Amino acid sequence: MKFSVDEQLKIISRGAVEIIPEEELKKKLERSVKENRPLRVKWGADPSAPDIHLGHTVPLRKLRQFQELGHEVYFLIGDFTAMIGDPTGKSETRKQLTREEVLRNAETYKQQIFKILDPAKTKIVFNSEWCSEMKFSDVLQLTSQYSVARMLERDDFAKRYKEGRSISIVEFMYPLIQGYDSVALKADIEVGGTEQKFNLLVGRDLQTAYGQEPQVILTVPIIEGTDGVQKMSKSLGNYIGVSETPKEIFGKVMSIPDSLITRYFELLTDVTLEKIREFENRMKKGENPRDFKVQLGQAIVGQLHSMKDAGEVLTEFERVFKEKGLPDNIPGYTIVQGERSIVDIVIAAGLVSSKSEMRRLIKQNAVSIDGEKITEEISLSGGKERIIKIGKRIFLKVK
RNA sequence: GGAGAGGUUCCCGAGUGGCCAAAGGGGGCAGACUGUAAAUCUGCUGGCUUCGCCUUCGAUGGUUCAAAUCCAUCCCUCUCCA
Repeated sequence: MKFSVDEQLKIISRGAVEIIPEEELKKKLERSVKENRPLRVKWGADPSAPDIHLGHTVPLRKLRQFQELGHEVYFLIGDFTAMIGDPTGKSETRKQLTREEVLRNAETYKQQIFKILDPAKTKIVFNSEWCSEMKFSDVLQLTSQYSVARMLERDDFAKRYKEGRSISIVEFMYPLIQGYDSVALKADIEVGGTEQKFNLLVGRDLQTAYGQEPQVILTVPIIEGTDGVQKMSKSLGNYIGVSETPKEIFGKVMSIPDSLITRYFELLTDVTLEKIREFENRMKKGENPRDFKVQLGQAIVGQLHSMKDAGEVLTEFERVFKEKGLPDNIPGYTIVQGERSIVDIVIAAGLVSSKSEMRRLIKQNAVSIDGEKITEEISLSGGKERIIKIGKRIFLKVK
């Protein structure tokens, strides 16, 4: 092991909300250093939504740090649970996945998580491996380890119970399954978002019940989405996906509210805490937050793509938004013959969803041709190259 | 098993026979401003051959000159009692 226990603790603690209990982590690290044995760090993923966004990268980055410190990551895909499905929740009706879907989603996961994780130090495991082997008697034994009263300690259960809303029995099973996964993996540490705290703690209890040393749990914050208020999630549409293009990622970072800048720095980049404090002070003293947001965007794009991409996308961003210039790759459209209404052209190029929408945009002064605003629907003929600009971001080259 | 409540446009949520393409909020988009695709303010937000027409209010069928609104059947969600 190249790192001392204290160094490791410092790195592990950054951005963590809670480490329970801290002394046990220290003990585990000490033993790990002494015996030169890596710790087994677990993280559970739900295979029904394999689109990873920056919110997920907060725990993933934590895992990455563990890897850099020499530890092993067990990336657990909860396929068993997903194949059963979940009847709860009003909109979701979390749909059951078939074996094929699960495998396909797992592939998608791999492509995405290895933008953050080190493949050489990551073991991907499926909980169906042990869950589907369990007999009913094993399941009963598992359920006997926990009481209803203790289950009702969980925040959302308590709340729903009090409000008289329904709680299905399977829901009680999920924390138990998740906890049992830790038993099966002999996990030393489990990382999760703060909303996972209860489930993570169940893992500790179950490990003890099954005669193992309990895992240490480490919770990380749930990050706010680009709106700056609600948690980042795909369904709320305020997310930045790890597979998005450098341009999209950078643009979305630039659109976060100023108040989120330091938080993103802390949770999503390797910039040191001292440096972040310094940025904070400089902004307080009146330096333009925009400039720090640019740095943030650069760091994030660099991480998910490359520094080269980050540089290119910045150049283009400055050109398009600061100097009101043109981006690099403007889609083109060629008028085959005669005249065509600008509305039809834009629809044919697939840039606006409906003609009504386009007419509305024209009415709102959002459309210009070669820099000249247009006020009514006009027709263009081919031959000459022109640039149509709609709003701030949509461009079309027409010939 | 019994008794109720409800399913509305991207989301939440008003609307109980014509004035409803459907209040209000959220989100989204646009404009102004700016320090940026922050913040703030204003406007728009079903589609089309756009002074008019077409499709939409869980599904299907019916009553009516006229239905999101009334009736019937069905599907789904939720609550209470046991």
